[in-house]
Amino acid sequence: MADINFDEKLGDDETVALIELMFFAYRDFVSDPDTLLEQLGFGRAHHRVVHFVGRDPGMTVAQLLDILRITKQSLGRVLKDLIDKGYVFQKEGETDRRQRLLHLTAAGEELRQRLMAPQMSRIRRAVAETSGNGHASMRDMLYHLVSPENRDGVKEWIEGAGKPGAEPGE
Amino acid sequence: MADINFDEKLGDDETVALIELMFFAYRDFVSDPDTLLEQLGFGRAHHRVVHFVGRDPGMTVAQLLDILRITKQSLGRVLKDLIDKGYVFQKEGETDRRQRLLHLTAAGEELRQRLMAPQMSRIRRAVAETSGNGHASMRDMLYHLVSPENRDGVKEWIEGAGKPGAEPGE
DNA sequence: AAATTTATGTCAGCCATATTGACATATTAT
DNA sequence: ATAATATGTCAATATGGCTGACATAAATTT
Repeated sequence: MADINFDEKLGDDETVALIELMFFAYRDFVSDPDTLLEQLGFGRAHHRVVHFVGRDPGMTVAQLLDILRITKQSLGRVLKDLIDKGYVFQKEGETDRRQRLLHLTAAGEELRQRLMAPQMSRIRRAVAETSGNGHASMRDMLYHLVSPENRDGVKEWIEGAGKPGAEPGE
Repeated sequence: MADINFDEKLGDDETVALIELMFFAYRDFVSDPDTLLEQLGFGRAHHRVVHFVGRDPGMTVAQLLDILRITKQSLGRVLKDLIDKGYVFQKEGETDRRQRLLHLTAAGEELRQRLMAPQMSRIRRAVAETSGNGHASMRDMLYHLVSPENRDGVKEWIEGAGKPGAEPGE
């Protein structure tokens, strides 16, 4: 057989379509938790903190900053809100007492689940509605959209959150 | 054969992994054009306007608002910047003279291409690095992540930008 | 022990981008 | 004529980024 479609470059139109689908999909994807957040007086930044802290309890502030790629001043405000309202608490590191290890309270974990639920439904629905090996290639593709220098960190995080040393990015 | 994996729900861990990959992939995906935008004193909002206007020249302000899902006040500022700096111009509608149909200048089209180039490379690289029918299932999956009520609009846009009547959303 | 680096927090100010509400204008449709 | 539509604009406000500077406590290095 001839090498049709082997190593062939994706056409311009198809590539542009994927760029735009990333925009539309993400636009709707992040819209899910917004109603709930608004009721609580929180924004998307709060959501991210609650999510990632809940996924890897005991993470350090520095690890969270590396995931979110924001400055500590920006994080500081959001973190303060969440601590004041009783969703997050900090615990002095055992081996390194400079660290303020981050944890969710029970209310924080509940909030995390409530925020995550509609996104999980959306993902499951998309996988169910996509013919073929939707799940596996989705995972592969998204992973390869991550910048090469960040992939090791992302992989570790995805596979190993909850274990020590997990943090995406270099 | 037994119905293994048929209609089986995606596991929690895999679903959460996909949620997080959406975050990481999008984080890096949108980081591409930022350097260039910064040099020009523009932000991501300017990027979106340049992109969508370039894809469907002659679109109305209302159509653009529907795509971006922002208020006209927010759009107004960004649009004014782009018009003042010579990247976008408006043309009175022929059939409806209330409309200010949006177009890119030559400089605007060049900027659009420069902003798009790194994202196209990233998509192509991801497709090439993903085994299997990466492109098709990526497209399917992203499409199905879009909210059902927005899919018709998105589909029309993706397939028909440049033709009249294309606008994603309800 | 002293000096340096690290982890974190905080103050002050700035910028981009979103919001709502109100109002104005020109044009089209009823 | 009146009403509805497409667009623009003014003012005020909020979120969530940013930089720079400085402070503290703890760990590490010299």
